[in-house]
Amino acid sequence: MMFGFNNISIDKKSRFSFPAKYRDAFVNSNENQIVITKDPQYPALKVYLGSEWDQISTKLSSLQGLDPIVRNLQWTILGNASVCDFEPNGRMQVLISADLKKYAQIEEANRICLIGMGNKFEIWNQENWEQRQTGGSLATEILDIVLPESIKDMSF
Amino acid sequence: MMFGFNNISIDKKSRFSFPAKYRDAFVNSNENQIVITKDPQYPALKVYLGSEWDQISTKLSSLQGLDPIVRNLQWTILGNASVCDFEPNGRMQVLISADLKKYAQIEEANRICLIGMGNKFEIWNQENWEQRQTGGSLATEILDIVLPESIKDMSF
DNA sequence: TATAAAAAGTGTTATAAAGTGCGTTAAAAG
DNA sequence: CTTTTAACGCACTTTATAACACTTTTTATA
Repeated sequence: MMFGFNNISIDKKSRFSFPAKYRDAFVNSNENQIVITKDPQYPALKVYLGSEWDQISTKLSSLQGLDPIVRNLQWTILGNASVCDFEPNGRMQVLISADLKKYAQIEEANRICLIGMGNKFEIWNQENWEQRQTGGSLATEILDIVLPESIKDMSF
Repeated sequence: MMFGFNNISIDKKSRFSFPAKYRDAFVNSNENQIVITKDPQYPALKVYLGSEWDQISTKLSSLQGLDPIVRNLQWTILGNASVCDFEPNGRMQVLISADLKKYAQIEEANRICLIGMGNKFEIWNQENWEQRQTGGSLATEILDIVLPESIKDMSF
């Protein structure tokens, strides 16, 4: 399990490295892929381990896509996922695409916030993260999603 | 499985190439055909691997065609399918017909959005895709489909 | 119906941009 | 002070795309 807040750098080619403290967790679970995608509710990114992603994506893509809410989630989460090869014993570097950087409002930034949430991470723009923490609301926030039965038991 | 957003070019002859990151997936599943057809709900195209298409088309064409919704789906999906030879080890190039380009509103465009949704792709006009992502509604959207039992368990 | 012209489709190459790998330096931790 | 980690810079590799040439098919016209 991986927890905690990290303020880390992104290089000119849009790569970041996971902090060394998470190495054991990655090595132990033998992960060789990392998946980054959009957070469906906030201008932030979700970072999944390959094994977690397999479960989530399989479940989500099997749902009835003719339902507009389901299809929107499929678009957001599946349609924006970026799968990266990952070496737990190497530099643990990951590339963030221009598109995802834009969504998380970290286009210009050379630093990001990487938040360990147990089985996944989130990536935030520093200012947005601080506003979240102090209770401020974000302009792009989506408040009124009505979930269909099929996804009520899923957690992303 | 193939995921993620790609903004790619179409050349003057209406061809596009799949991004190289998907090559392994195509090679591994030994695909030598790609099928492009209309999306039944939006001004977009669906792109299936040959093997996926065989399943979907077989299932869909076996359904009772007297139901108007089923018949409409058959017309849209089966009746507009374009089968292309495909070389996973080559350039992974695919031609889009003038008719399908028109449907997806990419007649004039020299760029398209190619969205990996796991076992299939979608092709969108950039503006339409952005409107979708930001929650805007498209004029051609169909909101009130009541699905017959026979297709409730299918996902296209 | 034959032929020419045009259009559509296929394939190759060159070049710029994007992505990857790795060594070095700087900073932090023990 | 030593060791580990993070950040930066540079060189190399791969990928995307535009330009071009050639082939096949379709259309128009004599």
